[in-house]
Amino acid sequence: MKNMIGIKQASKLSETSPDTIRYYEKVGIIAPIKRDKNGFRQFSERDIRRIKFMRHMRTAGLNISSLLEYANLIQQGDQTKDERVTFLKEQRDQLQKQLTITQSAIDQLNYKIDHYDEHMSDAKHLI
Amino acid sequence: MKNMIGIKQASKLSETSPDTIRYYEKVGIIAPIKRDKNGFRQFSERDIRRIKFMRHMRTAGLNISSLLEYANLIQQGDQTKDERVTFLKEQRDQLQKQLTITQSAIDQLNYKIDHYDEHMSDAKHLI
DNA sequence: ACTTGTATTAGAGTGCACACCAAGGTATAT
DNA sequence: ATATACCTTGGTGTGCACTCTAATACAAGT
Repeated sequence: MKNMIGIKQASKLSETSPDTIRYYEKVGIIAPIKRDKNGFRQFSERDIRRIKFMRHMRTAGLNISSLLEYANLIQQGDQTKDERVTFLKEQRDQLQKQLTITQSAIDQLNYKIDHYDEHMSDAKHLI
Repeated sequence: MKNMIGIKQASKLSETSPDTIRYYEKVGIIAPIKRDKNGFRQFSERDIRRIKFMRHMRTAGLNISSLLEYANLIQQGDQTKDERVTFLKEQRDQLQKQLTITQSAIDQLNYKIDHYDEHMSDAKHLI
C-alpha cells in the first residue's frame, strides 16, 4: 500500500526514536496509532505532527505528566478549549521561568569569562 | 564558636538541601568542606558561593560531570586559566543552544494560544 | 538521666524518560 | 526454503541526580 508510513519512517520524520514513539503512545501523550492488518502502526501526517510537538515540548523541558494532561484535554474534545488555553499558558509561563534561569546562568558565565584575569585572586568572584 | 555555619544554615543560604550539599562534596563538584572537632562540616562564605554557583548551573541544565571537569580545573590551580575559560565558553554555548530550543517552544505555545479558536478544526495546527 | 537538636556515614531507594532485549510474526526477494 | 527487513509485545535495564534510611554520636537544656 502506498502512502503508508511505518514506524521507521515516522521516526525519521519526527526525529524521535521508534522506542520513544511507542513509549509516547503507551503513556498516552499521543493518541493510539492506527494499525494495518498485521498490527503494524500506520502513521498519518497528523500523527507525525503530534509526535514532533511532544518531542519539542519534552526537549524544551516539559515533563510527560504535564503533556499527558494536555493530551487528555484534547481527547475530551472541543468543549475543553478554555482549559486547554489555560494549560498552554501555564506551560509557557513555566518555560519562560526556566528561560530566565538559563539566561541568568549564561550571564554569570559571561561575567566570569570576561573577568577571569582580574578575578583569579578575587575571592568575591572565584568559585 | 561564633561565625560557624552548619549544614542546615548552609542549606538555607545556598538554597540547596543538606543531602545535595553532601552529594556535591562527595562527587567533587565542590571542594571538601572543613570539619569541626566533631566531624561536622563548617561552611565558609566562599563555600556557600561555590554551592550556589553549582546549584545555579545545575538548575540551568548543566550536568554534574561537566561541572566536575570545571571543579577539577579549579583544583589544579591558576595555570589552567585558558582551559577554564574555554570550558566556560563551551558551557555557555550549550546553555545558549538550550535557550534557543526553549524559546522556540515558547513561541509555538504562544502561537497556539493566540490562534486556538481558528485552529480548533484546522488539522495543520492542531496536535 | 533523658530528651532534643544537630550532625555523621554507608548504602539503599526513587523517579524520570527512555533504551534495550528476547521471542515471535509477516512480507518480499533470491 | 531461506534470508532479510520490518514490525510486534512484555519486560528488563540504564543513567542521572538526587533523596531517604538506619545506625550512631555529641552537646546543651530541663
